[in-house]
Amino acid sequence: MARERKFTDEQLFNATKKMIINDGYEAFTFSRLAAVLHVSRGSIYKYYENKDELISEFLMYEMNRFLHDFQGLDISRDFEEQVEQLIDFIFKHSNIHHVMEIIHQIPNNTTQRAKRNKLKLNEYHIEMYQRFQGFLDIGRSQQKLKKQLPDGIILGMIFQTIAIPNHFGIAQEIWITSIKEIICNGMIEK
Amino acid sequence: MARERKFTDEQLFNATKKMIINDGYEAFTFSRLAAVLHVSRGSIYKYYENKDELISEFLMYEMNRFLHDFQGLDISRDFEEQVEQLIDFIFKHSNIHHVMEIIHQIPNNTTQRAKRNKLKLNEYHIEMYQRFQGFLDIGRSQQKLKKQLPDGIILGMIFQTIAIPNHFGIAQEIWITSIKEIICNGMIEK
DNA sequence: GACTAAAGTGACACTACTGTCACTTTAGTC
DNA sequence: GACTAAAGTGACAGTAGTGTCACTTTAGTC
Repeated sequence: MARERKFTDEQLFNATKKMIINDGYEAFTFSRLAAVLHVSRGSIYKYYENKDELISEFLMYEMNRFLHDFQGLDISRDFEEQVEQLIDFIFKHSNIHHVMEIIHQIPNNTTQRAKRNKLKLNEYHIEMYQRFQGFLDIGRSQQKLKKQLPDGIILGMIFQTIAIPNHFGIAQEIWITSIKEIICNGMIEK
Repeated sequence: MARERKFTDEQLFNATKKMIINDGYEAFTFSRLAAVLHVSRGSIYKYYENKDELISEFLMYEMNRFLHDFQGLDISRDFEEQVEQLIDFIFKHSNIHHVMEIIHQIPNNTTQRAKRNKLKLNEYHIEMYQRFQGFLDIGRSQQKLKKQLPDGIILGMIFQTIAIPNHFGIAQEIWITSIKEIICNGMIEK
């Protein structure tokens, strides 16, 4: 009953992701996006009232994918194995960290839809932390984690590792193994 | 022989810093800066041809201060004490990390002066890494560091810790102590 | 008190983006 | 093949920034 679309949501979100990761939030414009998708600017406005709204929808899309993958993680094993698994998982989704920081760049004086998405994204963010929390609880119950270390720091530390810039081009495998080693047992020789 | 200036370099750099840290590189404009300094836009153009040039000068200023403070560090002691000292130092200068990332946002199609500053800043960045390297060398020579861990990862890890977001408002002292503990000895109970 | 030179101003032309809307195109319906 | 409704277009007005420059202001010099 209607004309065929020239671009899918997925194409739009992929183009958005590339643009934001390469050049940052501010460098993302409807003009540039339209050019990449080979359509006119006006057609994008058919679906999103403005940039904030589009980006908030993009973030929802990314977060949903992340949480869905997270469901698939096996959490029935030994704690050390789980740490392994968790860090591997985070590295596989290394961009999520970068992507989620964009939430804060969406201004508050924007459309209802964007505001609603912002709230929803904050809920998701908390949900994500709660899942990680569950993981920590297992470690605590197995007496595997140092008691004096607050959960927030352990979680923050694990999460932050994915953002360490690899200035010296160290091989992926050594990189991940080394980070696991430091987080679990530290850098000091015993 | 000339009229009195309405703003010092220091005032200008402080205003620049605030603006960039609060709202990011793109949100920084000559218009807003001029408003903060209570001068006209034109007067800033007397000193800087454009935004890239101004920001590159600002980064030089920050980096110089950082390296100067770094000189003051005592590197004659025991390795564990030095790690302590180093992490405290990094936390004291926690903004330098955020500030230095801005280098990459300065485009290449800009003025000679800005390009020269960009090169100089990259040299400084390497210099900074070399100083940290010296610190690692001591640890290596005292056999205190695990042999299999590449220097780049240890340095990256230490540096990255300052960017961990403190979502749960953990007290500064506990925060720093915990991070030292994880980096040195890990989170797993022995 | 005239002169100088740096400091500062504000109007001008230019650019790149935003959001809108009357219009055109097109796949499917009757 | 006329009709419909969603998809897409491109011209328009508006906004917020950039870089320039002839001009004004002012502290110090002679």
